[in-house]
Amino acid sequence: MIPRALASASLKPIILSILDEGESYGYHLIQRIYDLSEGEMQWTTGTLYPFLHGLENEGLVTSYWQDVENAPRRKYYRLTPHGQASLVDQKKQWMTVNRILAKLWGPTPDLAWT
Amino acid sequence: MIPRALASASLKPIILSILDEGESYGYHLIQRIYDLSEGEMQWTTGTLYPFLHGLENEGLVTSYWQDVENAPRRKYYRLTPHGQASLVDQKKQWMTVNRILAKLWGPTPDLAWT
DNA sequence: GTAGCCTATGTTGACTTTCTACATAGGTCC
DNA sequence: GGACCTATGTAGAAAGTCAACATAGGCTAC
Repeated sequence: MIPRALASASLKPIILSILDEGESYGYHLIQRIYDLSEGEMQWTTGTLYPFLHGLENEGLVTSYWQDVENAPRRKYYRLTPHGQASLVDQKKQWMTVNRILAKLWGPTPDLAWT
Repeated sequence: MIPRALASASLKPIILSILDEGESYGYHLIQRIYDLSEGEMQWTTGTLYPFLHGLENEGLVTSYWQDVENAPRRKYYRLTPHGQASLVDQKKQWMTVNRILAKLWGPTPDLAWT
């Protein structure tokens, strides 16, 4: 299991990246992250829902309620332009840290991601 | 500047990696991290010293006081075998998260670091 | 028809972590 | 003596995280 601090640090870029692929909702995001990480990262609703509210307050995402047949309604989130700009920042910051670790752990891998 | 959560997540692997190269002390670690990150990561004594005490309590490092000529004495830290094992774990965890991000940000860079 | 489970969103209260500010102390430069 | 660098440390406030609880619709098995 990924330790808390590392999971927390990657939560924002992961969520913004998933939403960059298309809108999604909280419960689905929890499963998607679990699947992406092959079970190594497991968020609970008590952490994820307040976090999504935070992203909305920051203006990085917007939300709307969607009724679904034969299931409880969902609150869908989508990226705002501000959120897309933030995602670009997140990637840069992540690469900066990878460069630092590469200096310590060399040989330097290709971290271009461009 | 690297955001708090990301800096926090990378602090443990960075410190363990620096100590793996040879023993060091708190004040020096702060400068070393500042230099490695080219000013993007800036820790204060109020955060780093308690963190080092935590590493010591976890048994990942040991410390000893060293008198220095014409300067205040230093508390040197060195990795324990437990700390070296933890560093290996840290690397694995970091690569796991990089793999997750690579899935979202592809094309996949070479993250072998072996 | 009810018990158990899955989907779906949300809050609360306890706990842990982090940061700003402060405190101490030796040394050098001018 | 004043300013600044080296060096370690703590206290109190602020922020983040998590387990547990709450609500609610739907399905399956008995």
